[in-house]
Amino acid sequence: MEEILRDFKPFIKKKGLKYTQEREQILKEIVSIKGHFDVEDLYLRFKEKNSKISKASIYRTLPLLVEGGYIQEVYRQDGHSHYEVTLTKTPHLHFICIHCREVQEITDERLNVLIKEYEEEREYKLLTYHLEIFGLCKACKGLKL
Amino acid sequence: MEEILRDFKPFIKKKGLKYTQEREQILKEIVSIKGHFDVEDLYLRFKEKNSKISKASIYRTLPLLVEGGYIQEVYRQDGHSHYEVTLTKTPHLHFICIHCREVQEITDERLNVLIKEYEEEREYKLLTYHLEIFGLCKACKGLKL
DNA sequence: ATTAAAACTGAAAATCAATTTCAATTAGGA
DNA sequence: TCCTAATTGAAATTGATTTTCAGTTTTAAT
Repeated sequence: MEEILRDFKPFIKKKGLKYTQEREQILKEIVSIKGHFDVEDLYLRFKEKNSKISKASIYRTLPLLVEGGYIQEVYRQDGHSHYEVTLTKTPHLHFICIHCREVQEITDERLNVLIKEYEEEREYKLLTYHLEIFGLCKACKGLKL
Repeated sequence: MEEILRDFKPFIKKKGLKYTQEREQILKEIVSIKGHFDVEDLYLRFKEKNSKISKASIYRTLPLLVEGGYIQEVYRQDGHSHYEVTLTKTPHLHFICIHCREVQEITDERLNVLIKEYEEEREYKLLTYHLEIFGLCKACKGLKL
């Protein structure tokens, strides 16, 4: 946590932006979340603690955090984006059941190796990536849709 | 093309839906598109040939085609989804430059192998998947953002 | 071939995530 | 401290997608 905030201020300054309380609060709150979250989740958390951070600020800050590599947009469900903290360098794959909407995470270092390879081959600057697998989970597979 | 349509009717019927002209036309048109498309692209194609298929029908049909494995939602850009025909079993990875918005395709059989492995391990029924890699392309990497 | 019920369609209205506007506030260098 | 540009919250706007609904079409059963 401390290390993340220590890194965040220079990141913001280097971009010529201002280090505001709102930006810091948003990052702090996000780091304290285990698992996935969306804009509504974040907004409600602030509301509960009587912090009046607006959705506009959240929407404005999330892309910054993605760009800085602090969070990733991991999948899109019910018409909006879901994020998670980039804790490890291990990539997350998300298997999404189109019937029961369950989201399962799969982690596999081999994918990470592939992505790194693509990055070097094509001389990209990788910011983030996500792999979504859609289908029917074990439980829903037998049902007729 | 013929084979796809031959397969589509039973697919629709098995779901207890009706095989309508609109659904057939939409699938036919999509199969004739090389590369990516979005709802607007499709709509304009119908408009040009004086077919009065509505956007509502397109929006209603695309999820069916995804479910049937005929098309895939491959990435999301400018706030809306982009699709492509599932021609081969070779997965498409999309590298999206967040600066110039260029989309490059990478194909790699090794990823396909990984996905199949996950499917068998967890007893999923795979419908579709997509891997999006966000970052800066070779050309934009040097620019200060 | 008729018929009837249910599904489907186009057009318009509604929804809803995300972005933009704008006046007031705040950060941070001089 | 002062000044200016960046940022904020709230509200308005945008734009993709979904829903509504009255009229139309499909399809199974007569």
